[in-house]
Amino acid sequence: MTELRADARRNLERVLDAATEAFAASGPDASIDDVARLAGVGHGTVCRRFPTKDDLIYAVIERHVAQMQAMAREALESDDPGEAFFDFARQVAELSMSAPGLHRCVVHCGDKPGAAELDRLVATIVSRAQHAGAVRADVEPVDVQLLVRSALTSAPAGQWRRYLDVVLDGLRA
Amino acid sequence: MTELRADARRNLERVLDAATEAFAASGPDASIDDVARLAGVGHGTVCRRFPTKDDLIYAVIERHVAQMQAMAREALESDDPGEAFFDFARQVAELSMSAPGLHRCVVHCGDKPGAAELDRLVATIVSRAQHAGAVRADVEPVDVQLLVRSALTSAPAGQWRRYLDVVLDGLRA
DNA sequence: CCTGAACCGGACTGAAGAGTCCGCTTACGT
DNA sequence: ACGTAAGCGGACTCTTCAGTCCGGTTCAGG
Repeated sequence: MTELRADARRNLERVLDAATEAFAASGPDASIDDVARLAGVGHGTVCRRFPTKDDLIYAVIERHVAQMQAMAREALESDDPGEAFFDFARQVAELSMSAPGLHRCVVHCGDKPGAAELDRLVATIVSRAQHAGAVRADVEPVDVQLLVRSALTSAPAGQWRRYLDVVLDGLRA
Repeated sequence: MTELRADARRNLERVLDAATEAFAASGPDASIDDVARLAGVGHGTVCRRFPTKDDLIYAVIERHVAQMQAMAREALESDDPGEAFFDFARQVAELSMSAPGLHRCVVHCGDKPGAAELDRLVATIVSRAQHAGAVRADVEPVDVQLLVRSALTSAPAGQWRRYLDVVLDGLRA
């Protein structure tokens, strides 16, 4: 069962590519039929491989989330917690906004497996920065995530860097 | 035609009340059937009076928008543009968040008649505050609106004041 | 090759929601 | 009090989309 037939694997990849394209373009609102059409396969083929639409979305953003985790781990190794936090925030933003549709998918999958781990890492980064006096103490780590995320989500195309600057400045101690 | 029959007027009011309740509870996603059920009238009655769901939503938030316009006009009369802006932001936030569902409706109706006028007023308030050196100059008035709005929208229940503080601090010059 | 298991596509189901229509009811002017 | 126009409600249509199912097809091992 772990081994897929050659044609199945081919289709699976086409579906994943198509899903990435579709979700990047339309966010989590892209329909399964859109994905199937883009992939050139039947709607049923998509649903068989990914019993739920969220499964498909999660498969698409898995790589994104993994990259963010890597960034977070790197940030935790810095010896300047303040700088590490702000750099990390900008890195993650850059990654997220390289595909805003996918960013919306990440938001949509708030509490999937990898996301929880990522949340834990981010919380540590924020706590360290707060402890070092670089980030104001009257916010929780989760607030930082939500604030940054909301700035990115609400910014008009191409303007997100300025929005991020405002929020990050507001977060400084 | 301008005069409604007594029962029609009664129903119209019940529909508006019900719609306010429903949209306040569920944001713009509340269905027309929800509203009709709450009002104790048929689905058709709602649709006849408000040919489009957006018409209904707009009727519900009209009062809200008017109140915000009043606040904006008051802010424009202050002789301290900086303080006027920050006070105005907090007032509007307080009003918006007294019914978060309605706030989401306001966002949903981005470009309805009254909203444009409100945007104009807000833009003036922000410009004045920037000119007075109270608000950073590297943002546009519309950015301020979006940033504040996004902070309010993304905050978990009851936490929005802290989120607003962060964004407003980030907006200071 | 040839066969059966894996796989495919698309027809189908079911839910949900917006907006329409028409036969019945009710208000209200005369 | 009565006739009629305004109004009512809910059944109906139309659309969209997620998820299921099965008859036909294709792969891959023997």
